[in-house]
Amino acid sequence: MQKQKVIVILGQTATGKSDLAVRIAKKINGEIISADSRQVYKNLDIGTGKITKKEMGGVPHHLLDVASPKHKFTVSEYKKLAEEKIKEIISHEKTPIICGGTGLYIDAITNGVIFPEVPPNNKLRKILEKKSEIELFKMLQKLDSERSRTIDKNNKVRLIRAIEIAKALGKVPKITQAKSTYKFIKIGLFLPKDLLKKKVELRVKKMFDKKNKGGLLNEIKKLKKTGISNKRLKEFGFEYFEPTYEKVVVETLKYAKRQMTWFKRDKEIKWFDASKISDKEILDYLYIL
RNA sequence: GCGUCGGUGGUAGAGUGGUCAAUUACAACAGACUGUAAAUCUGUCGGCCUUAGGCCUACGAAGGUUCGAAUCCUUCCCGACGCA
Repeated sequence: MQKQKVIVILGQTATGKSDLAVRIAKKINGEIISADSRQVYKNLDIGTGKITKKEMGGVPHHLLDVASPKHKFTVSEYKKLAEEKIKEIISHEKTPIICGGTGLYIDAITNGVIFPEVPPNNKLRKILEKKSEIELFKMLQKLDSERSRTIDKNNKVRLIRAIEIAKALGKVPKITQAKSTYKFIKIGLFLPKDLLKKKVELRVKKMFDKKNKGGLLNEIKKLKKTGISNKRLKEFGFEYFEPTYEKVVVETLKYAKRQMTWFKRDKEIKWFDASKISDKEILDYLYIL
């Protein structure tokens, strides 16, 4: 039996992934599953560049607004939900289109990585955060010497997570991958540097525009009112912590680079220059496969 | 016009006779990823030579002092402030 096709549209931020996904979905009877680590949260709209109802053009979108900003959403939750959605969409005889820029989330689905089921332990994290990298490394060494050998000793976030997993499960399990039952067709969008910069500037300008639902600063104010701490806001990324126009532009461009560093490793991605591409070319490519 | 302070690498800003191609931060470039991912972390960052190392060009400009100058002196140019 032929494997069911799942289309994946990924790439740098501000390259027009969402728009393309909607147009493709209309042509091939698809539904869209977002792959964005922040758009899963309710009330993070302007800063995350979340698609609006109008822009969806009637195409169903999934995995947007599925979590409260107070809750720490994780990849493994994402994977579970996304896999359910894929199944559901296929059972309705439609084509799932995964669309987003969070490389880790995309890989979680398309590479079948199985994550240990250890939810964040905020109490433990709070204690560990006070320790130095060296102390944390020594702790991990005692708990799980194998993991300590490959971990980045300077990366506090990872050290804490590794300790968290090791404490819960005895040790950090070896990463395992399951063969997927789907055939993923990965389409990557990128923009030449100068064009990307222009697009980002435009987008950020809009973010700060008060006519855009009160603007980003208003969105942050509202989040604070619901009890979101500054620390939590920081975790939502640079748009949410003391943002200025200049800072958001620079940080967005840096982020776009990190995205490419991640995506470059995946040789299955077929890349298209978003400034030159026509929908027809992409549809042709999809039919070939 | 007089006086004071200042002009340092893409930017900000240390250094104030040798250990200075110049602390640091930011930007830039490259990369990592056991999963908090728009997060977090690493490397490079004047040019040339394959690394150790070496050579060249550089701290506003031109001269000078000195074995040796980003650092001291002179003149000039530019900026800020004060007095006119």
